[in-house]
Amino acid sequence: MSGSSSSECARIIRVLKEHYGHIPWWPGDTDDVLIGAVLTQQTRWENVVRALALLKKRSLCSVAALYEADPAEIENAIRSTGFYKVKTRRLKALATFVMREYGGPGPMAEYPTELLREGLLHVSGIGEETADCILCYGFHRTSFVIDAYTHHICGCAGIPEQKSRLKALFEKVLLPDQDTYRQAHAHIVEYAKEYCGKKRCETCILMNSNE
DNA sequence: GACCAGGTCCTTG
DNA sequence: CAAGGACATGGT
Repeated sequence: MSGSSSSECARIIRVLKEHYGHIPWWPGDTDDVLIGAVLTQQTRWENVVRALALLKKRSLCSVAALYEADPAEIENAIRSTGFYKVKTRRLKALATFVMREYGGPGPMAEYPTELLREGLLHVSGIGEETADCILCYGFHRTSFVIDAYTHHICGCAGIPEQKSRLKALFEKVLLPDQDTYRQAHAHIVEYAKEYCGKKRCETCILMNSNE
């Protein structure tokens, strides 16, 4: 049953991959991901989709457009994601960073992962998870995303580590392959949504009943 | 009506 | 440094 923490991480990834196979996760171009990563903070994805559609309809769904846009316009378009004032401020901060520092998402893609990560973390409203989502899904880097679900599931699986430590653990056992990283996180979220309620969590049982 | 969602920041102890 | 509150709309 209990192996090292890293082998447990590897096991979780393997079991979930076998169970779910390949699933579509976070489609869209770099601009979509940069914006969606902020909008999805503490928010259901379905509500983010609505906001993205509205932004698109109003030609605001790009970093360059948000950089220029009137905050009130942004607020109005993203209301469905909740926290709309805070998120508007965060989108503005992110857009400002990307445009002033790199001249846009395109040029930004030429820079190394660590440099980008450090820069993103200095933007107000961009924390570890959002930064890693942007790097993994927006810039196709092998930067693993640790969210509340991952943290929770690892706890159930007997790996009661801090999020920052979990990131290192997973990155140690994952194949250094873009698609592996995207899928691994996707599988964990799908699994958690299916089996972990806040009050009722079946994860512990499933995680420990082998296979 | 209560409770929660693919977090992050700010304030307290 | 850990814990608690604020931010807000939409679905169960």
